[in-house]
Amino acid sequence: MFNNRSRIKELLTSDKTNYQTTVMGWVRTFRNNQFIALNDGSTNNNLQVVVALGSLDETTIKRITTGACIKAVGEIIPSLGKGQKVELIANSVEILGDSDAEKFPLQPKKHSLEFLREIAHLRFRTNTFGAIFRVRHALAFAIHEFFNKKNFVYLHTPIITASDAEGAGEMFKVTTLPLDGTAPKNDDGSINFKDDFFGRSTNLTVSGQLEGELAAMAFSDIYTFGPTFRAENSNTTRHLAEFWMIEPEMAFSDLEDNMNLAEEFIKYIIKHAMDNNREDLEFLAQRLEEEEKSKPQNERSEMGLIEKLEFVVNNDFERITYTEAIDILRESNHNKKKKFQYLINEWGIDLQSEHERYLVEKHFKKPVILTNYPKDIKAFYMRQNDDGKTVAAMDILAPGIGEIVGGSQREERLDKLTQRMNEMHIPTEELDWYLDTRRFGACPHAGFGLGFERIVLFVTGMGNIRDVIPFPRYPKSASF
RNA sequence: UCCUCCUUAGCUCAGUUGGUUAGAGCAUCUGACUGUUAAUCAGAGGGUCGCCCGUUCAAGUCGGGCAGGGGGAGCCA
Repeated sequence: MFNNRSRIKELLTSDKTNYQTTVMGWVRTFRNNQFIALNDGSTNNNLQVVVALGSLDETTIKRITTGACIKAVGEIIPSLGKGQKVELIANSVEILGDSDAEKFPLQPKKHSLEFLREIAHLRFRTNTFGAIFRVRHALAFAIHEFFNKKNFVYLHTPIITASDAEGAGEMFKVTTLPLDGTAPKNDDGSINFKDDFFGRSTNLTVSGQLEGELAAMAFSDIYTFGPTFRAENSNTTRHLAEFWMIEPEMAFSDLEDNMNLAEEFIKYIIKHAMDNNREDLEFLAQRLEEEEKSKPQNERSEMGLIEKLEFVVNNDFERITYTEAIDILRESNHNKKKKFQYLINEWGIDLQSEHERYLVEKHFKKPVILTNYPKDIKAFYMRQNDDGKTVAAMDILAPGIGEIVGGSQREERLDKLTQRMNEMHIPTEELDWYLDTRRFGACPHAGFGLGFERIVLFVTGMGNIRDVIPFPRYPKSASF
């Protein structure tokens, strides 16, 4: 057997000393021809491997460079130096993989996030990205744990979809037809997909919600957690062309049940990360604090990262209706002094991100759930309220990020749903399968979508969504 | 897609009103030192100043175009 190594995290957290062990990992720094800071990704903390002077031949010493992969066998002892509790006195060091110091781009110094994004295949080996992706893992695990405990069924909705009528965004086409202009055409010049792989036009999914609703009409409670694709030309710090989305769908639920679940869910996964990835979060908190120092005073956040997360876990989200939000915004000094770029004067307009930020960061200073939006600015499947003007929608807005959840109680009444689809020019024939849920045993139900990377952004305190997914895809960029 | 800022060594950045041979710190290499914590000390190498066109006796510096990147907006999760 090759691998009988100890994990560095276990060595560093145990009080045991004076025993032989084997470690493997990547060299972060090599100081004084004696001290190797070794990292194996199990924690951000390095194990100090001590090489006694003269104990290794000159060629091996030269090959211990930043980025090299090594195996060290030796004894764990209480450290003779300051800065770490234990260290490993190496009896032998074996180079598993060389790393040319002149070419390896990571140096024992600070790099900009922009530079690291260009070498995303190597950035896992930095403290910041090590912490981010361990936290990302913890959040993903907690999501499954949360829903499993609540007896939700994890449903895999299709990634290739035939429906393009959901209106959630621009879609990527999926085809095996030739792209050189020789693809078969209809009389009107459009592509004829009859001879395409699926015999019809297909796309990458923009949402698993409609399929999720089908399953909720059998299992009561389901959730999806998978990749989602939007071909929007969005160049922002909070949009990706490929991202992961969590979409629970619950039968026998109304808007309030929906809000309760979403709030409990967000608190649960944040708490899981705080309980299990404390060190990583503390590292990220420190990183954020240093980054904030370079900002002007008025742009700095009032709370540190850990404080902010604790605050979210321990306090109720503010719940207000769209109408109440409009009143607050209209009466705000900010609006009266015309500090908004888009001034609030009438009911019915869509809120701009400056308005959302004002509500969340200035007025309430906590996550806000906005409900009952005007029906004209929301999707066709949202349940119409009795006032005839609004729908049972809810958005959760998080400080620093904006919309993190979008959800609604679904319109379960067939006549109301088809009427709304007609008004919005959504072809009912194409979604006939969806309408069957309303024909056969319909019930009040609700659900929401949560952008996974947005919650990872929030929990890690990072500023750009491209830094919380391993290999980001966005306009003009699909490297690796 | 729109607005705005940026692009100089491997990285992070200086570079004055256009003017000789474009600098620093870190990294790398060579040597010294050896219980170091992003080790330290001495020395060396390293540049198509993003690309193209223009203005000028002269362009890293001024103007135009293109490309790439950052921030903001829209679309949204």
